[in-house]
Amino acid sequence: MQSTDQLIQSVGLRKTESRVEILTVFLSSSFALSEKKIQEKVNSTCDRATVYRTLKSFLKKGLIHKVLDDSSTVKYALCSSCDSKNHSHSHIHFKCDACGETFCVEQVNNEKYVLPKGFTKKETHTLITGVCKNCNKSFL
Amino acid sequence: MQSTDQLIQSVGLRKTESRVEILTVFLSSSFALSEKKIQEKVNSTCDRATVYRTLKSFLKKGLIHKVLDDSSTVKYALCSSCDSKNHSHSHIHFKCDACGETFCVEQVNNEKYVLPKGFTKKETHTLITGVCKNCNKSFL
DNA sequence: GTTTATGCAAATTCTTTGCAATACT
DNA sequence: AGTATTGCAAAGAATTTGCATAAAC
Repeated sequence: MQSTDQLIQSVGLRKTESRVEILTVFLSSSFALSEKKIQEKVNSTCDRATVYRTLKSFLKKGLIHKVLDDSSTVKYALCSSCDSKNHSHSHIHFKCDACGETFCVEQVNNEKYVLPKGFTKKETHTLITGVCKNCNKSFL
Repeated sequence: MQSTDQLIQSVGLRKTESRVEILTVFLSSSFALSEKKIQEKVNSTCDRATVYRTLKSFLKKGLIHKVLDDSSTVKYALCSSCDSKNHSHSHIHFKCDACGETFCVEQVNNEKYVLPKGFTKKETHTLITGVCKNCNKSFL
């Protein structure tokens, strides 16, 4: 098992307090996070700008990926299923309409979308909305 | 064929200049639009707030749907394939990394994603990124 | 004549950027 | 030492809201 420190340095980034903290937050979260949520969960205070810049570095290094959202806020999640060598370019997420959280869903079937001629595909993002397990319980 | 006026009134909205104009913009656009793009395409000037409010009304009435985006801007597109009675809750869009436009893709295969137990599904949004036909031409 | 929609201005939220100070290797 | 990263403050987008006026039915 890799420590956060090792993980950060393994992708060629300098190990700084903010990066370690933010990565820790991701590691301990089961759902996608916005900058705001990260800010709330980080122990020490770190600047908004730093969070945004850290997210960009992590993104570029493939530690995290963007999670599509139907609001105007971008969310991010750890690239847990894909390592640095084998980066998955298909992500499925589930957003709960009740609690608002977005979960990464284990990739079930690698979908084959047929695109019109001339179009070339790079990544596929899928967002399924509905009600999550936990919130469904409330309706019983 | 329905006119914009009829379409607006058929969903129970008052026919106003802004609404007619904005709906016309949607009808003549082959890709998803942000508020900014709508503003640019509308003939008469109408206020930003009005555009946002109109988008919300159209959304609620099922005339348009949200299009997921990996930026922090929300886009919208006409619900062309679904009528008011039979509203499709699965949308597939293609976003071109080169020109930045987002196209609605004809739904090919309705994917069956297997969700974990306890989760209930409502809508499925898919965004495929890549390069569109037109931009691919530039590389020849 | 009511009710609903608009415009304007202001406020919020989200995100980015320049620059000097600081931390990392 | 040299380079990358941070904090701060300010700017820039995107989106929302209150309220008086105007338009729709």
